[in-house]
Amino acid sequence: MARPPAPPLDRGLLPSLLGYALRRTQSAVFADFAATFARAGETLTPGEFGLLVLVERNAGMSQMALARALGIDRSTLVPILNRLQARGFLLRNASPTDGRTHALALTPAGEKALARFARLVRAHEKRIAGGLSAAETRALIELLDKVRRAARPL
Amino acid sequence: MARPPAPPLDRGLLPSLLGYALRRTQSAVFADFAATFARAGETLTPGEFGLLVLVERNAGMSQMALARALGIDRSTLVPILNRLQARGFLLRNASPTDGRTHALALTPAGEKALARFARLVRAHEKRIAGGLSAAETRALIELLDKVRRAARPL
DNA sequence: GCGAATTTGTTTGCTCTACAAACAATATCG
DNA sequence: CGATATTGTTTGTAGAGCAAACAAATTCGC
Repeated sequence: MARPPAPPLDRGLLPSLLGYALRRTQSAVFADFAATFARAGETLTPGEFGLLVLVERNAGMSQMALARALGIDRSTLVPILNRLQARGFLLRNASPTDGRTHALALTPAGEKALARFARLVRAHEKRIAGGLSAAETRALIELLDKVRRAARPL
Repeated sequence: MARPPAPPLDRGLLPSLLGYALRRTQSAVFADFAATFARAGETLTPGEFGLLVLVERNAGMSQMALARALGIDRSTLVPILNRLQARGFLLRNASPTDGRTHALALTPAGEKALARFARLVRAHEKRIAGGLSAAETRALIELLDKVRRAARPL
């Protein structure tokens, strides 16, 4: 034999841990997301998709509000916005009411791209939730939200 | 009012997306994991914990086998092992049968630390799964595994 | 058995996420 | 108006992750 047939791996207590299942599933889902977009010749991360949706649905919001909505630091947001702006998807408009903030908005190209992206995301979602009924999927999302609310920092 | 009472955020289709719920939950669970360890004066990531468990339960395994088990590239593993080795938790022993590979093993200090870590992980798990019954938790893990198997890269 | 192909661990280079601290510009509070 | 807050940015640090190249060791093919 070329390789000894791979000794069965002992994962100890890991398979009983919710956090472990979450981490592995998240990793696989991320890979599927990336593969879905790559096959369509597009480039986008799940985080960027979420950001674009938030800006589209809440046009004029500030970077601070967006950072809070995304749960990341405002300094982390800067290079991400730079990239999306460089791709022509969004603009940092001057706010008419507050000279410190930027009023974020999608460009027409950004809107068009987002529509394309949303179609890919739906296909991706359909695949990863493939084995589950619609009711099961909703139940899973509900359980995940319950876990998220229970896991508060502190 | 100091701040206009925070306009209700429109998340569009995001709340119906499994991937979105997964990402947010994973992020909150990670934060809870870090906070649990920080409060106990320990420093460890979920990935490092998983690595230590795998090495403990499969003493002598190679870096390639470990990287495959973790689903990461072997070059990604190197700095992680370096750090854990520098902390005195594990050793890269010479393999008696294959001069290319390292036989990974925990040190006695590593075993002791892992026992401590496992207690913290159980407390963390208890909190994040707090709102769920034992049966619900098992069901959730099962659903997550189903999603993970459905999300294959390509 | 010996040369060719493969495997393993490492290094280097690159990208991305993420936070903290400091800073200038602007708003707001007293 | 002066002191304090907030916002966006820059810089520094740390970590995860992949790809490509490389030396050492093993295995394959003949």
